Amino acid sequence: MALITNTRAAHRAHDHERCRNAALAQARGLCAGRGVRLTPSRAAVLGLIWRSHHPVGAYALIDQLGAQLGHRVLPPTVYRALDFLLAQGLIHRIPSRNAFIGCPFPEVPHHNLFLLCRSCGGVAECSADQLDQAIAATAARAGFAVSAHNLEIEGLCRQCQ
Amino acid sequence: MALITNTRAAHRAHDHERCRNAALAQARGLCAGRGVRLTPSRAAVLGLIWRSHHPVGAYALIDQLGAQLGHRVLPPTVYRALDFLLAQGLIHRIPSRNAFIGCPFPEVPHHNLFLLCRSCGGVAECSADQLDQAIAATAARAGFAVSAHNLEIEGLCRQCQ
DNA sequence: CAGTTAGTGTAATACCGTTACATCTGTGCG
DNA sequence: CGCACAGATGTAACGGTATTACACTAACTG
Repeated sequence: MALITNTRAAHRAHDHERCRNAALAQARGLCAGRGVRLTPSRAAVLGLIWRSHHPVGAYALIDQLGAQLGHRVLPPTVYRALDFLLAQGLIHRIPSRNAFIGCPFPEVPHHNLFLLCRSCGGVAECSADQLDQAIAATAARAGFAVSAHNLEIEGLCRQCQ
Repeated sequence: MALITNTRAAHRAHDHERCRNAALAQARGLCAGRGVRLTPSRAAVLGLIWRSHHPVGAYALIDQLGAQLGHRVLPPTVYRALDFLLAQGLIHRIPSRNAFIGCPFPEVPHHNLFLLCRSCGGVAECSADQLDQAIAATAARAGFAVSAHNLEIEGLCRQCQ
């Protein structure tokens, strides 16, 4: 693989219901295959995260889940679902935003590389061999053994330029 | 420039007072040159951040500054100093840690690239042309105009391997 | 020396995330 | 069937991070 990205979907008008349904279906299959349970709460949180390609804060999810369920939801409910989804690679956390976003390719193990548009707020994810190699090479020159990395690129997407 | 890094200082035993004094002297010169004021509060916060090569949380700075001044310090005091130091490029914020660290080469405009050792907690900063180019190239392929980026690499430094 | 701007002090509040403990649900097994 | 167990959820309380708003002071400018 050279470059995988969902940048077209993330930053352009598109039939997002298809994105969302595809992501949920993929999550169900992936959890079934792994023998882990995508419970109703977890699926609900994943569905809320996939309402857009914008990162969502935990407390926004708390409010939205509460509205959806018709009763008050407390932080651990959502944080537990988030922990599960993170562990399964179904979502990512974006540290600079304290927010979460759906992973468009959860089947493939990968490092994190995000393109954050400062105009429309959309976030696309990429995976690029070339870049992973450059990171590994730079770290190696400093004698550093890499276990994970997170790269956030901020700027303007094609549509917002 | 190919690769600039303070990884040796950050991850090894060294005479850190020299690091610290050099950083403070450089900051004074830089502010004087730019016609901005490195006030006592700002210098105090910078000095506290440069006590080590470990990232420091804002509330730790609040406590330390309070102890140093002998009276209670409230969050905005420290956050304002941090904002100034960030704007001048004298420190960086490490999003994944909600913490701040001194910049070893504030004179040179650069993107952010950190090597975070998960054993000793030390953080080194790097600047690598090769990597910046790889990032620019990857973003360009997605039609994305980069204005800034932040890369956090987690793993083990040479000493902790 | 008056007007203006930059910097600081303080209180209150909002936002993000965790701990601790009780309860429930489903599953496997004697 | 009924028990034991592990996983999942409900709830209250709390801790860490960051911002807003407003009053006040110090330092430049004319």
